[in-house]
Amino acid sequence: MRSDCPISYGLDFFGDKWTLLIIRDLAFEGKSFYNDFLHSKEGIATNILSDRLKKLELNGIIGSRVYEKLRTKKEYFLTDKGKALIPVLLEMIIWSTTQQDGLAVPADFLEGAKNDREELTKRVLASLD
Amino acid sequence: MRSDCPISYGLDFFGDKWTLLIIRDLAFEGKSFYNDFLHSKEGIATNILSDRLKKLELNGIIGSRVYEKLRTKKEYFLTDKGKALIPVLLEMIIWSTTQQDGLAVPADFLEGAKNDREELTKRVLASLD
DNA sequence: CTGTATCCTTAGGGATACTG
DNA sequence: CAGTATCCCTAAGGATACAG
Repeated sequence: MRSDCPISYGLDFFGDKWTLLIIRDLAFEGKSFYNDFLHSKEGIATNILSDRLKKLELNGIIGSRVYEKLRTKKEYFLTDKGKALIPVLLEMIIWSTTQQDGLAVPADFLEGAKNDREELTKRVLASLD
Repeated sequence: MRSDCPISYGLDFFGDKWTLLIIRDLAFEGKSFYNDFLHSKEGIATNILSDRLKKLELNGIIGSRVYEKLRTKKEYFLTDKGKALIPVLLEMIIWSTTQQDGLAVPADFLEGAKNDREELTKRVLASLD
């Protein structure tokens, strides 16, 4: 921890180019498995993915369990601490799509509620159950 | 640009440990000058600060002008594109202070409106004029 | 498939000196 | 004071091979 500033505190967790993409996959893309994250379009490397999953779990932002339908696989999921990041991601999406044309909105449920942040968060959370 | 994902797009700008701290200084701390940023408590190095200021200006997130009262100094300010990042920063602050005790809230006007995001953004913007 | 490990290259960044 | 430049080291990350 570099300082007691909340921005700095957040950056200590996800101030890099990859961590939030994993959270995005979990929150918006319905992804739960190592292989899903690995094949996201940005092309994360295996060592980075491995490292970030470990750090995220260590920091209590994600959790993991054995996937019952296929017990060689592990299933990752957002903890409450991780779910609490959804509003941050939503604001990033809003900022980017406002600043730059041609970006893909991650999921359809974002349409039609662009200015209602609370409603957006609620919908994303509901989609996780 | 790694992909057309808005999250990834945002991370291309500020997916590092320092960029958003400069934005924070501009948005919440009333700082405008090189030396102010340099002496923020996280201790940014001169080469990094120089590099980030350049990139931020190149990307249209901040602007700069000669400081009229002392014409050897340059004054930095948030552009509209930069001001549009304030909701992102606010959500980061909310997330961090919710997850971790003992963090310092950057400015007093955040108190008393913790759950009214729109009001918070308005207050921060008003403080910039 | 789910990772780890290794090799190697580049980028990030600290320390410090230096210039206008 | 506002930066640039340099030196040097560490961290990040891509490619690939390998293990359970």
